[in-house]
Amino acid sequence: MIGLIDCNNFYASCERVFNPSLQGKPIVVLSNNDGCVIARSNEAKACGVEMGAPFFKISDLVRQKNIHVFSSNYTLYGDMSRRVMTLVRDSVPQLEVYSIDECFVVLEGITNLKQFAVELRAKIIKGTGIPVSIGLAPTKTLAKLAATFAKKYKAYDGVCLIDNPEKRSKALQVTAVNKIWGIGRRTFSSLAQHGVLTAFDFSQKDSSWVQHNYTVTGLRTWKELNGIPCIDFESVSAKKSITTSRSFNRKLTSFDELLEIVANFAAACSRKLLEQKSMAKTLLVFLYTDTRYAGSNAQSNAAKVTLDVASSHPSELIKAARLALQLVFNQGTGYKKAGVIVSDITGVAQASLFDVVDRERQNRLLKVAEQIKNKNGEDMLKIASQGSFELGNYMDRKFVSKHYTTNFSDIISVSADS
DNA sequence: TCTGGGGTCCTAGGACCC
DNA sequence: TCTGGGGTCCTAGGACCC
Repeated sequence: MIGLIDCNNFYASCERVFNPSLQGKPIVVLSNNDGCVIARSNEAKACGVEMGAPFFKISDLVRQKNIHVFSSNYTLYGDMSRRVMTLVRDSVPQLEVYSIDECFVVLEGITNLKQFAVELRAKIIKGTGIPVSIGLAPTKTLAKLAATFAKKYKAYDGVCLIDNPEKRSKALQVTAVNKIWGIGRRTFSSLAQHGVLTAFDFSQKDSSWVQHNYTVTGLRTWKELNGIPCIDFESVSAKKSITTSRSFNRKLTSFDELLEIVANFAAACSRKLLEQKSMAKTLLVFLYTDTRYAGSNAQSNAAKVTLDVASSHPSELIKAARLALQLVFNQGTGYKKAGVIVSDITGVAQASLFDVVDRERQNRLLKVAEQIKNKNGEDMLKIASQGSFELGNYMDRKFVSKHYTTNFSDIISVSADS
């Protein structure tokens, strides 16, 4: 059997852990730049706050209903996530971290699954303060579905099992097909035209019809819904591409300013590469003039640079980023968003005949630089082109909470009379 | 005037996810 | 005025080859 452990309203719950007076109150967490809503407590959902709603559009509602607003604090959420995952890892033989607030687990040889899950759930709440929902089923897709039931219906007490064909049919019959993991908007509207409305309808279709119309991806979901596991369990897998990007609170027109930003994004990519012990051969810099319809309508521009030798070294990635920026940057254009993407990632670098970099020396330098950190574990040594960059200068984060778990000066204090 | 058949590799973009 | 950031996988179609 497979289990899915899903943290309830994760970001909102993280804020609540360190501010218990928010218990039972509506909370929303905003995206970077305080742009739109990316997490809501149940109370905020009940107030009618939609997921993804632009903040300025709900400001009246926030005032009327006295909703507590937070800017996102990824340092805090990332650390809380790590704590939850560690607790789960200690209890199960195999775990796959699927996202910041979810993980899949393999449960073999456990006699009372329900009991096991109930205890795990209690352990997570006790250890972190984060409430979770647990779904148990023979496939990942069904486990996801089970977890939504566990979350939605109080009677389940946070744990739902789909462990026989009768429960499976019942669950699929009461679920709209677009609520299924892997069925998005496009596939849903196409399915609806064929009269397929519930997950059950979909599961009863002929497999060849599914494959013909919705390719191997659709077929995989179909099999999973019918209890045939076909989405592999991945332990820790190295990322195949790594992105660092941000939207700004204003339009930037200066090349030098963008260079400093892009250099810092490249340095962040370097850090992420080093963390997973890999190197990238391709680096791409993109600039958007607008973020509202990012991708399609935005007037976007990107340039790709291929390194002679795959690298994770900040100075080389920054050099490549500068080159790429020179290619995309347009004098007189105002940019609202920028990003660096590294890809073509490998574990080992293929040496080049024409390599002119002294890699031995470079690695020694990197090792020394890694050791020089401040008390919060941030790097103190930087490459000159990173300047005195502060992301905060380009972003709005009016409602940000403290770094309770990762910064000594933010540690919560408890007094006897409170 | 007439212009094959079969294959590989790469990339951009779509669709989906949290 | 103000709409996030970071991923994965798949497919179609172009470039190229013999």
